[in-house]
Amino acid sequence: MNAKEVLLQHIIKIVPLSDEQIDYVFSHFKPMNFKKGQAVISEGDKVDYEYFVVSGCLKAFYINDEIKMHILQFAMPTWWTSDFCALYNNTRATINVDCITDAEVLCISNEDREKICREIHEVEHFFRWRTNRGYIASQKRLLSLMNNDAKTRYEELLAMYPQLYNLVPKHLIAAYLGVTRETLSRLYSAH
Amino acid sequence: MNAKEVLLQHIIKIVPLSDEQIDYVFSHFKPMNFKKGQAVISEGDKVDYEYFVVSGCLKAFYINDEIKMHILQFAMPTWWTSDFCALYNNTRATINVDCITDAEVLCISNEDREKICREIHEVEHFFRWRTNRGYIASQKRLLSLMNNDAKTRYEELLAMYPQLYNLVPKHLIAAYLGVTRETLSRLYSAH
DNA sequence: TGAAGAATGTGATGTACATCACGTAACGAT
DNA sequence: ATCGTTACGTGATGTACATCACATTCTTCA
Repeated sequence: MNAKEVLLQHIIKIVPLSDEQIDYVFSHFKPMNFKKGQAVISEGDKVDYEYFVVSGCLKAFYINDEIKMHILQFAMPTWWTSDFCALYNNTRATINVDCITDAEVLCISNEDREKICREIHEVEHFFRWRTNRGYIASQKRLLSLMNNDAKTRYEELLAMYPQLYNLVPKHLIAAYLGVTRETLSRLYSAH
Repeated sequence: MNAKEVLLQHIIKIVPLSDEQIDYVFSHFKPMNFKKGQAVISEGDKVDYEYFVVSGCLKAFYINDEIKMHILQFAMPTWWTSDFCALYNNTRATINVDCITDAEVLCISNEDREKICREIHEVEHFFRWRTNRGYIASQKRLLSLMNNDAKTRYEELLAMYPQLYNLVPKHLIAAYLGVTRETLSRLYSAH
């Protein structure tokens, strides 16, 4: 399945679009390829785009005191990522995005997203649906972080995304869970 | 300012609406009044509505093991609250919502929201904007929870919402920050 | 292919916070 | 006014996790 098919399958599952609309929407996306380890957004950058993952795996993360990293999101195929705060408020990036594996993405600028949302009601509906899902997922993660200990969160994560176990180095999983790599290592060696 | 004015000022700051549209949109909201302590949504309920706060203060919270409470959100005037997960997925509530003070709200059903979003493109845009803001706030809180200790989070919260200090009992602030009331008490007596 | 860096494991120790226990003060209903 | 309930403070102790230190294995690439 090529990039166009992946994106549009994802969209038309939510909203019906005519063939011309499909082509028109797709014409606002720009395909990009990144190598493993390559940066997509770096702290301090101007943020103009959001990214739809076609293949590969990205991470959105925050660096505290130039030392500690916390991962906001792993972005797998059909997920969207960016520094949404900087993108929507037109401020500089405080979040970094880079590639855990080689990745193929489709990017769309803030202006173009707003343009096609304005022009096609169904597209606006799609983006509302998408943000809504992200919001609900984020609230769930907040609760999990407050309610559960690290071991429970680790098991939750692997139950939800089993692919991560082999795809992503353990210290990144630790940075997502909000513990150190040492603690994570002890968690599963304890069982 | 009456309930209608509060709601519509809030909306037209984001999207322009004609006078007829304003009346039409408002006709889908139902005014409700709650007393301090009264429940709006209880765990296990069917969730049909979301709530726009006109005056007063609500909280959305989760109860763990029938013992520990964690607060997802304080809902102040012009904020929206509900169990969005249950509302959008049409499942039973896992989250509770109740009133910290007497409160005046406007509620709208899931069907009516989707209906006016379908009928009026600007309204769909408004709800996308609103959810987007919630999503960004939620991501910020996630990062703060992972990066900062309880004292820093306490200061952040009071800097952002100084009204909370006098309005909300301290044990609820603790439940929002994700610490026990004892720890919170020690945090500010230490300074 | 071999050397450097990245990822991982594991012990010793430190610390932020939870838990338990008990006290006092403020509030709300009869 | 008073009695029960809720809010709040504070000490003693326990615990999950961080930090530091060092060893081992796995990757990458010149």
